[in-house]
Amino acid sequence: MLAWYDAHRRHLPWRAGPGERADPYHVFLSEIMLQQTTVKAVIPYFGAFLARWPTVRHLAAAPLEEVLSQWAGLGYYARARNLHACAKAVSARHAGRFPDDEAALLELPGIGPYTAAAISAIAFGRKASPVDGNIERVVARLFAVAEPLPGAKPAIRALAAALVPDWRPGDFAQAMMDLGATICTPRSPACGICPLMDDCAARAQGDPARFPEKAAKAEKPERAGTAFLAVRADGAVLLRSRPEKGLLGGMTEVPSTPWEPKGKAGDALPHAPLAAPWRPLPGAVRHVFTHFALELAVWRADLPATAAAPAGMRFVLPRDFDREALPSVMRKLLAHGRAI
DNA sequence: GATCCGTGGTT
DNA sequence: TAACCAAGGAT
Repeated sequence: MLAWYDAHRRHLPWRAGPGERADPYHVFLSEIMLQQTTVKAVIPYFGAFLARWPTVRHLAAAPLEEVLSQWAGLGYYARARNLHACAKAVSARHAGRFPDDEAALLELPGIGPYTAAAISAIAFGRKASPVDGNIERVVARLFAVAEPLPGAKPAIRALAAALVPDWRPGDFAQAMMDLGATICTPRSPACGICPLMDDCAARAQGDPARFPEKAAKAEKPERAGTAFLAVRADGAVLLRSRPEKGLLGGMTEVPSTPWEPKGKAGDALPHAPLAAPWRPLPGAVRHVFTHFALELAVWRADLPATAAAPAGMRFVLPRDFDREALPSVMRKLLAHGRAI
């Protein structure tokens, strides 16, 4: 496994060269960003964060709003809040140095079992067994685990932990993840060039892609709402901040009705942020979240440049949008209303 | 244990 | 194209 890794090592911005040990802050930052997120999406964000905040102390000293706006577009925004909280905790409780053992890492916000094990192994060379979706799949195939996920998780974790070598545990973890990302892929795995082909029970059975088995999942409900796009004569758009917790917590939004299950929505106008000649725009904005799909109708009103923002809201010029924590659904909405 | 939390790419 | 998926964590 390690020989294969050394021969096929991928260069990633947060990965140390052969024989070198990665910077714990770099490992931390990349591991948080990589949670449920592809390498391709993370790379530009990782570079931007590191350029803006070169050390964990710089990140800890940054205002939360700046961290959120820098994170905008990457998704799962609670990660950005926890990233910032974690940087502050490391600076305050650990003198700006990440702890090297899993138990201490687990105490930090945003760091769960996977990330604690990953940082411990990759940044500090400690024997730990991070199990992500890749390793879960590789191990399920290697041992042809018949039990479906998520019930099989404990068994898979135990099997994975038993494989970890005393020597280079961090490289072993990265090797298993690379294997899952490039060879032992979810569909049509390239078993013919796999370094584990001779040991793989799933391959021996003839249908490796069948693993891991998964329980049936519930279908995605539909929600709908109406967004109110108030545009001033100078181009400024009426925006507000969402509540700190929950969906898109703390992010910037265009005022709208509540997002109700489709068919249960009442009149939209009573939810308008201000009195204005609202007119519906043609079409709608559709956006799919993890656990529901959203369809937003858009009503627009054009206001004089002197219009004042209601309490708790603000008019923002398009050239200042980059300083706002605008999630993708809101950028989509602004584009639909020709406000960008 | 189940649910909530984004987004973009692939098939 | 609709479904699936990606280096998970918090509650």
